[in-house]
Amino acid sequence: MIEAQRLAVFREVAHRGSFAQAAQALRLTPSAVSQQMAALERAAQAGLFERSTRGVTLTAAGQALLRTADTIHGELHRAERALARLREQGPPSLTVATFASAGMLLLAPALAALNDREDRHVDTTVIESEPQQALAALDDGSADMALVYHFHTEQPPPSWADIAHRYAYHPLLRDELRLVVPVGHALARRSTARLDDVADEPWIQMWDLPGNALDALASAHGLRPKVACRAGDFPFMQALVAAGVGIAFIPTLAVVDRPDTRALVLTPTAKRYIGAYTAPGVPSNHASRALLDALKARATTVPMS
Amino acid sequence: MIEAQRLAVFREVAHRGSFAQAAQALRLTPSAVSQQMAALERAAQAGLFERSTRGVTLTAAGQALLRTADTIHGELHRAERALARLREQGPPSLTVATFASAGMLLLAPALAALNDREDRHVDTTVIESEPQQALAALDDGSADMALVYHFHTEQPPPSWADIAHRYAYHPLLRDELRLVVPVGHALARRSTARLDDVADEPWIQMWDLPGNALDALASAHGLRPKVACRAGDFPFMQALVAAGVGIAFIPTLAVVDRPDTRALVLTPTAKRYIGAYTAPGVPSNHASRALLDALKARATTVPMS
DNA sequence: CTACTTTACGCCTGTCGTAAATATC
DNA sequence: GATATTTACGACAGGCGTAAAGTAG
Repeated sequence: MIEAQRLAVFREVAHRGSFAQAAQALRLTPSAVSQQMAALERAAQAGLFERSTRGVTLTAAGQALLRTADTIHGELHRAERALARLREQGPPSLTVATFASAGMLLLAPALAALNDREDRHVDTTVIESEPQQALAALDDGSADMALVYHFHTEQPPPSWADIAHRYAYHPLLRDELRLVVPVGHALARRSTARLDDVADEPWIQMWDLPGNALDALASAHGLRPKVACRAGDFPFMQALVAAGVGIAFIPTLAVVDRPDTRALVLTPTAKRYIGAYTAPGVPSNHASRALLDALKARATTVPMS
Repeated sequence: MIEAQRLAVFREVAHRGSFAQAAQALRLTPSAVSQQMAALERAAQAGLFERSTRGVTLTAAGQALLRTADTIHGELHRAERALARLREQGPPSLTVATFASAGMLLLAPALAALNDREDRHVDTTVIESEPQQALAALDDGSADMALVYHFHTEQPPPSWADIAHRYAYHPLLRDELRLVVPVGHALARRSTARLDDVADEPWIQMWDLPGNALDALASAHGLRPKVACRAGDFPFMQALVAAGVGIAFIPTLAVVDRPDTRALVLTPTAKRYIGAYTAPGVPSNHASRALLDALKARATTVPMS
């Protein structure tokens, strides 16, 4: 009964929060959007919006339908990209969104192993992005696979539930957080440290850490750390540490070997979990399965220095 | 560019293998279907069919698009069901497809534990079905979760790749195959047995065992067993064993305690893996996550007699 | 008054069916 | 010749825009 065509309009309305803005984005008149949504509500036999003169908000039924609309939008987008690539007569092709350290340590070697065998060659486009953006790319249909990390538990954090539950998750690897300090630091000659040891020092944190893991970790210990600054990637954070701006917590796999910093084991250990989300989409049959196998194989042999 | 509406027609064509039959199923004329598919091929900028006078077959591009069409169809169907249930103002509701023994030993206790707490009450519809049909129900949008089993490896068998790769998989439990013989059997007083011991006896097998696990197991040992008959569920198989029709291999959790049969441990052991597939759909946010947690909790305490 | 949604109505695009043509087994 | 797909063409439904009305801040 529900026509998929209308869901594209519905999705635009839901994301913009107003019929008028959605109409403008879709190059339609507000009238057309209103009629479409009225028809959709009839088909769904449920009210989808709370109307007001300052736009609309979704009802519970509307929020439920939005997830469906998002999924369908992503699938269509992915299908179009897949058809475009297939038209070029090239080898099977994938787009993978990954954060930097997994790209270097997992994805690149996995691709190398995969492409050694001519029959399993996979033409891969890589988008470097942090987990939040990687999942958004997956959701939007711009990527077929997303390599992500998260803290605390093997299962992805609740804040991802809406998006993450729509895709298959494959655990790959886990590493630990290290406390990185400059060589001149009081702790630099020790090999382990506790959170309390640096409670009063300025911390260098990451933008958009999934679930604000470090904040949660700190408050669980009753700490209110001073945040010296926030950076976008781990190597930059480590450079800031070397410059004496503050201390930082960096996952083992992202720590680079620099003479001007030391990486200390944290007790109790805080683990980081790395995994892959795969989209249900078009190229999954061969290429994404092959790549996933290669990633798993690589994950078992990655050096945990 | 690709209009989702046409994919419903495309899907019907792909499954029926002919424009004419699809037209009949959709209550359209072959002409309309032909025009729709011509428009779809223009939008996709790719040939989707190999035409012949005995129907059509899909090209590579067509097969790719079919997966997208199936996913979208399932999502729409699931959304409609979810909206219908939400309209009744009832508690969150799920439909779960399960095979019989998991229904009794896992699902029922998990639901009982879940519904004890009033705030986590979940209204559940159960469809009893073997793994193949359970996945089909998931794919079709008729179910939100599927409890399935498979053999050999923790990962689902390759024959499920097309369907299973589109959903998140959650391992739950594993048990072992037992060799079930009648009390009068030569082996009845032993506690363990090997495949070779029953190489020459008639076997009672299951319809649609995932991946024909037993056939693979037998041929790996160089055996060509005689299949006495095939049954649809394990209790019936065991009854046939008691009646002297043949011997059977039945998973521990499905073996019932009867005085006229004996269950022998198999060496080397053949394991059965039980897990759940969850759909990305509408009600996943709360209900399916809660049920999954309850299933996992139950799986750790299930008796492995 | 402003910004948004809704309704009424006419136009127009797009889709369907009928009918005839074409092609293959 | 039977069955299936394709094309041409006319009819109809549905969606869009214009315009005007209604409404809340």
